Amino acid sequence: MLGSRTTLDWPDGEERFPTSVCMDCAVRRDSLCGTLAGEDLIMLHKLGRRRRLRRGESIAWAGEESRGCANVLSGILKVSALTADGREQIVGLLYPSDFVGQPFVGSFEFTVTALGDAEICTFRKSDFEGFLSTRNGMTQALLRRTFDTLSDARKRMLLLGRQSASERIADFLLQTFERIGGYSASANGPVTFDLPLSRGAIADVLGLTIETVSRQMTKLKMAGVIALPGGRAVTILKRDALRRMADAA
Amino acid sequence: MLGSRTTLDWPDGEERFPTSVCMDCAVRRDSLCGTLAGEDLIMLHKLGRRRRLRRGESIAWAGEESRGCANVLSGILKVSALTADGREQIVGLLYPSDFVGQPFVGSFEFTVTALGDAEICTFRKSDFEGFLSTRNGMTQALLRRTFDTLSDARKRMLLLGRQSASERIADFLLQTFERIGGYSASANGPVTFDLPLSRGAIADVLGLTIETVSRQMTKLKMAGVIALPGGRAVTILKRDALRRMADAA
DNA sequence: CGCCCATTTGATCGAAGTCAAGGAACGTGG
DNA sequence: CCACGTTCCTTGACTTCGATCAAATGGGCG
Repeated sequence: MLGSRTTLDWPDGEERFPTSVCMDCAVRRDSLCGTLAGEDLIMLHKLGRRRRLRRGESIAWAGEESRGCANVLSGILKVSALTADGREQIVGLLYPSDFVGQPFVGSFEFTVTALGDAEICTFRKSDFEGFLSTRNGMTQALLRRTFDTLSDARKRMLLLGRQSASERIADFLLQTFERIGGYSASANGPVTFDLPLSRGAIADVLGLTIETVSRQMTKLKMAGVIALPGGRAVTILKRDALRRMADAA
Repeated sequence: MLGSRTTLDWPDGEERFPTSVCMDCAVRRDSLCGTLAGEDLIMLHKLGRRRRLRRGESIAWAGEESRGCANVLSGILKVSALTADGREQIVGLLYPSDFVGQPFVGSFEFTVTALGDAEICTFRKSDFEGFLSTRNGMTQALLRRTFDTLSDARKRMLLLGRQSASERIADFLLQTFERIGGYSASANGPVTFDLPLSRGAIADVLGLTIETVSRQMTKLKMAGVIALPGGRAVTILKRDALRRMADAA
């Protein structure tokens, strides 16, 4: 949904062995740092610190005045906004290799929380800004990512403002499959994968309630469009039907 | 709502007189070009072309593969997304000095349309990319703007996903006032201004119908929170009441 | 003046929310 | 290994907010 594609595999060849720099990083290929090499990579590496997050833990600097930014190494995080009385809307999901934070901007008015255990590579905002300032290529890469994130947010605004519950669910299932499920052999064959989000989190992404999400999933199951083998697993049986439901009526 | 503040006044002093470059541009101070001076400004000026848009006219390059980008000089534009069956959601509003377009990104999946007559300063995307590539400061400035736009979109996702019709209207009135009305002498005194959007456009911004927008406005009028002097004019009588309604219940 | 448009108002309907209860899955400790 | 508690998910009954359908009102302009 946000930014570029996910890869959890290790890079091949000699990069596989841990070294003092980022050569053993699982997301090096796809993360923002992927634009760097040699000396630059070593310099950025010195500015970064790995950090583990437990399920439910929020990144401390989000919302505060002193802040940082980070790359997601593993796990999935949510970016969420809250109303004064506690209603929540998830405004973005962060997968491995995604970037979090807003260099050069004073405030960040959202909360970033790990949906499961996760690992991130954090930087002090000022350090990161200094680094970007002499690397136009990396600034450009971040700009490109940010435009992608913006387009994603805008598409979801259409979803939230104008689409029905069943359209939202269909869209979510397809999007999630494309993001984590990769591409199956046959373009329309059945595919099974685990949803990385609880029903509650799905509801918070789609602007619905848990009950509505559950009912819509049951409806899709009854219609033979999906199967629910148990746990968070989903099997998409009729991908084209789902696609038709996702846009239109 | 999007990006930086609006200024329609002319710059002071010698800049007031039209010259061959951008010295007479109404939005030079606040637009992205504001980061430029001297030689750079002249170079960018050579790449740009002014263009008038009539009310309802869409920017031709939006949605197409070959594209451009632009600064808004006057008027207000909408950025909108459509479902297959024609439902519309306005995902952004562009005021004078705002920037449109996504350099370094392949596709732009939204439509940009003038809400009234408008003027923009357009660039070929490739030209603009080339120009940015050697100006890290301007790339940074664009990045900053894009983060602001993203935060705005995310706040509106909370609005669309989790807030009631009355909260949406209250929020919209305050936001619009802050954007176009400027700040009044007394922080809480009554203020009058013209809404730059029709009821229909407001509905498309807020994910509601025309009728609901109208009814909510009437309700606010009856409650003595606002007055509707006629046309598109609104008077905010109890700004704090409106603020309270905008967030919470 | 009369037409065209935007807006308001009214009556009704339906999709999703709310409230409430029951069931399945999972981890922990006895 | 099982009993227990917790958390998540499903299902049911009812309510409500906003959408829809329809009509009336008002304002600007040729």
